[in-house]
Amino acid sequence: MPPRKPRSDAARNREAALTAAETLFAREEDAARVTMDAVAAAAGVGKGTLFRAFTDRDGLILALVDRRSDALRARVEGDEPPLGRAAPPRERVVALLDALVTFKLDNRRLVLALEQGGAASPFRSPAYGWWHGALTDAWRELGDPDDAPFLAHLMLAAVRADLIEHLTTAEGRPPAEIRDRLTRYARSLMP
Amino acid sequence: MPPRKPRSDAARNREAALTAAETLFAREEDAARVTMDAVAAAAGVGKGTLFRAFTDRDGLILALVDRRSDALRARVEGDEPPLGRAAPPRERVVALLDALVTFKLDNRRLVLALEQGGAASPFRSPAYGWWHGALTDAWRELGDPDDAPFLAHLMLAAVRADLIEHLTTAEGRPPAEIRDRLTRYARSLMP
DNA sequence: CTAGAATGCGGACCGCCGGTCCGCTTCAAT
DNA sequence: ATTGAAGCGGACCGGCGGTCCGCATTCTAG
Repeated sequence: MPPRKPRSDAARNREAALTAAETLFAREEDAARVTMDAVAAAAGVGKGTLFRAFTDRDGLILALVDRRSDALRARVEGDEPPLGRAAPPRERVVALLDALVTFKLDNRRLVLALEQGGAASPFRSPAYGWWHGALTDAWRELGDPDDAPFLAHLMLAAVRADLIEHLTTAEGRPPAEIRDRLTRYARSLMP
Repeated sequence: MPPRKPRSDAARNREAALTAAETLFAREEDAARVTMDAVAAAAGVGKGTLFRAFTDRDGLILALVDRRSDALRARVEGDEPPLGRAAPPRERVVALLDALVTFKLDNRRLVLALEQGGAASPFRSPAYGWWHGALTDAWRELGDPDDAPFLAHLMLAAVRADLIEHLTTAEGRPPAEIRDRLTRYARSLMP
């Protein structure tokens, strides 16, 4: 009983919804104001269809973010330096953090919508666990292995979407500065 | 035109609401499930009264947190070491971070409710600005003054309520361990 | 003490939103 | 062409934050 392939209209509608949602989230400053009704309308699709395809609001947002981060995830899971497992750990930690913050800078609105999404805390999400794992691995080769998971949490806390948003928008810091300071921050934590 | 003093019944109701809300937030795991109707009912007060006294949901939660943090704020604004301005900066940074995390550990549910509160990002709140200022001052005496505000943001990110909640509840780390690791973290960032 | 005005009270009510339901349509395997 | 399953869509539901306004309570001036 492998899941049978989706019907053609279902696939088409799913795509339409994703595209519409992408535009709406990009346009609207406050993610909470992008309603499911609005997405359905913009996609030219019924509301029921939307929920059938993505289960709930969080599911939709997650699908959007997933699509954007596929390429990045592949690079981290591969071997190639500087992000892959073959990279020397000092460089890898810095590269991971930089890739993460760059991704969030490029997808501010979307990630923001995800992180302040509904009930489930971001920490239980597969994405968080996955990043946490990658960072922990890298840190473990650098210092006290007991400390690695904790440090990984701290790195992820440093690039929380709403913090990044605040630094760029409210404080007007240019992305380059943020990336630079974070890099030096990571280095200063290394033994 | 100084604001005239509040009527006696108003004061009484305000107090009743705060007490009721405190209990409800303490009891309920998920802050979002504490409704304004529930608070009003538990306080034996009309809904309109609640909103008159606190403006909106965020206002109520903020009032709760404020009341709890008064004592702490006084210690930070005073001169006495280790939290006051007279303390040597190395110790002050550590003390501030430790006081903050201790406060959040002691008031998990409440602070959690506050930080994931409505629209306004936590960063614009007076409380965040105030802590950020105190930490920035301390850091400025330690290293590159240009870097101090950024470091202050990082410290605050490290003690975000939902992260603390995750570390204690999901990962089961004892408070003492968290405080200890954070202290060493702060020290390792100092020049 | 009284009387009038100011302030506050409370719960019915509103608008909005996420999510469900179900009769009807479309697809695709035969 | 047939047919049953998969999908569609929009009316509908429940619950929430927030408002409104006729009535009650408190304060103050005389």
